[in-house]
Amino acid sequence: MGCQPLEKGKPKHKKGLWSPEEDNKLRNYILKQGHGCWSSVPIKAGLQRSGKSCRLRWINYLRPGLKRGKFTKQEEETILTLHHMLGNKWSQISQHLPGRTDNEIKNYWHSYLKKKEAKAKEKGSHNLMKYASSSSDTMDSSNSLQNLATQGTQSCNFTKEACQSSLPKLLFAEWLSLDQVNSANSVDSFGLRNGFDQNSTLQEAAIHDMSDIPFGGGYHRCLANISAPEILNSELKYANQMVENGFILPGVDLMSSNFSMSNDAIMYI
DNA sequence: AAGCTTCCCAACCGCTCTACG
DNA sequence: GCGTAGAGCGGTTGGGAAGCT
Repeated sequence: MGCQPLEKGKPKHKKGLWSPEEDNKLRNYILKQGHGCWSSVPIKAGLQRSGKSCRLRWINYLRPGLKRGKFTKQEEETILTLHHMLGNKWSQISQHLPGRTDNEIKNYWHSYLKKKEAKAKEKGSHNLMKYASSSSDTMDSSNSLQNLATQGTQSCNFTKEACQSSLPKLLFAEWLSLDQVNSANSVDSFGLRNGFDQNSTLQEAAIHDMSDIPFGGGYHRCLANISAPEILNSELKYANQMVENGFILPGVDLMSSNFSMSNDAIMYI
C-alpha cells in the first residue's frame, strides 16, 4: 500500500502508557514528516512501539484540534441521536463531533450515556402506555417517514460503494473545515445545532499552524460512509423508536424538521 | 487512615476491509 | 483468484483515581 516493506525480524514493542518523551518524539516526527506509512513511523521516529500503537496515540491524544474535557449537553444529545441512527458506529458518530475521538465517544457511551438511555427508555415505555390509545397520528408520521425513505431511495443516485471507493477516509485533517459541516450536515438538519463556535476558532488556528505540513494532499472526506437510503431507513427506525418510546408526542410531524438527506447526507471537503 | 468498590479512560486485541503483487 | 500487509474499527481490558465504608 505504498509503504516500503519493513525488514523482517520482530522488534520488541513497548506496551502500556506513553511517556511524555515518547509523545514528543511522535508528535515532532509527524508534524515534520507526516505519518505516511504507520508501520514505519516508530522506526523513523525512534520509538519502540508498534505502528498501530503510534497511530492510536496520535489519533486519540496527540492530534491537533482535539477537544478534551467534559461533553456538553449538545454533544451528548448528538451522540444519543446518532447512536439511535447508526448504532455503535463510533467513528461515524465522531465525525459529527469535532475534536472528539471515536474512543472518547465510545468510553463516554459505556460509562454514562448507556445508563442514561436505559433510564430514558424506561421512562419512554410509560409514555407509550399513556399515548397508546391515540395511535393514528403516530402512524401518520411513520408513514410520512416511510414515504421520504422511498423518495430518498429514488432520488439519490449515489451508492455506498461509490462514496467509499472514491473518497479515502481522512485521518489527520478530519477536523478541518467544520464550519461547512456544521452548516450542512445531516445532524444539523435534524435540528441538533451543535454550537461549535469555540471549536471553530481552534480549528482555524490549527489550520494556520498545520497548513504547510506534508500529509500527502488530496484528502477527501465522506462524512457518512453510508448511502442516503440507509440513512433514511435509520432515521425512519429512529423516528419510530422515538414515537414508540414517547420521546415525541404522537402528532408531531417529524418531517417538518426538514432534513433533506439527498442534499445533506454526504459532504465532501 | 486503611481497605474495598466503582468508575473512567488510555491502550490493546482481534477482526474486517482494501490495495497490491 | 489468492495471499499478504497495512489501515481502520469496535470490543475489551487493565490500571489508576475517586468515592464509600
